[in-house]
Amino acid sequence: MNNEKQIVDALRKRGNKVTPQRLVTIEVLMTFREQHFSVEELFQGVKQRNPDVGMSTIYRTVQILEEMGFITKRNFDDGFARYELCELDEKHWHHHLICLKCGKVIEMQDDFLEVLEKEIEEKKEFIIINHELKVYGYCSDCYGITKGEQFD
Amino acid sequence: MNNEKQIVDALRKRGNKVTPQRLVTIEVLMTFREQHFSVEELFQGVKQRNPDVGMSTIYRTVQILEEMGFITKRNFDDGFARYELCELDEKHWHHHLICLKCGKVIEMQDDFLEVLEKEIEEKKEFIIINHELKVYGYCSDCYGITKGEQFD
DNA sequence: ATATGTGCAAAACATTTGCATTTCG
DNA sequence: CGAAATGCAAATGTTTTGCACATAT
Repeated sequence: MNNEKQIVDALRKRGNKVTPQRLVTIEVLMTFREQHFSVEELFQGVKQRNPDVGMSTIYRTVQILEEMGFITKRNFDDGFARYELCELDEKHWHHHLICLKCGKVIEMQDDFLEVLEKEIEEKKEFIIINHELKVYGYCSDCYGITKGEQFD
Repeated sequence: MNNEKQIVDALRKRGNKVTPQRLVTIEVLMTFREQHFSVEELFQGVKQRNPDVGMSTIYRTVQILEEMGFITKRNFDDGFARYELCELDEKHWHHHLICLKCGKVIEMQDDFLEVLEKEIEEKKEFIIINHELKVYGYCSDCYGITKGEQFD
């Protein structure tokens, strides 16, 4: 997991400026550790600490941070883009179990896909940089509730 | 793979009406067999055969067809929702290799994930209905082009 | 000094909705 | 007939952009 200083240094190295607005944005970002946050949510957090920051500044900063690889865009079909902090030191990513009933997103660490990756690289002549697995179904809470029902 | 008649019958059974607009929409849909189409693209195809159909009608029909399970929404981060025809008779879905350079989407059939699914159902107490795997990297064309370069 | 970033309001964009009218069953 | 569907235009909601001004390096 990256810390604030790493991001700030990387910004400077890239020729980007480190403004107060960006500092606060990064600060708030760090408090989102395990969460999937939307730009709106980030904006609200930033506004609490500095009410004069504009929405578009947040959008622009998020775009840069994504280009730099510090955050990754995710899509959970809830109307807006969500992001999460990347863990650059880990080779493999976690995956998501998404409940079709309540929408809960459960994270899951896994390295099973390494075998599959090798196969793909050989068979398909494709160089793999990253992968993303979403598993849709029913979480234990919702399974309990719907026990006995038909799932469609 | 479903045919037009199956869809039409299912619509009637559900209490939906089979209008000329919907018939054309389904017709065009069938020509999209292997493609990932956007609502806009579907709309253009429909308009060619019946210029008086409105965009919102297409949106509404797509929504119904998705609820019915004939098409599935996909997100390739290109600005709009994409859909593809479901193959209801196949238990497992195909996955997507997405080229980070040219954006090409390569399909891949696979059943490796069955082992992983079992593990998830046990460990996480999660009932799996479906899963979706996206693999990001560089396709053979783009790998050729960028050979020797740094991938960032 | 100058490239870069900012805030604001306006634009762009896909998607949804309200409503009067039409059509399928 | 009556429920459902249609087309249009307007509304929605997120994200982007143009621009004049401000600021980091």
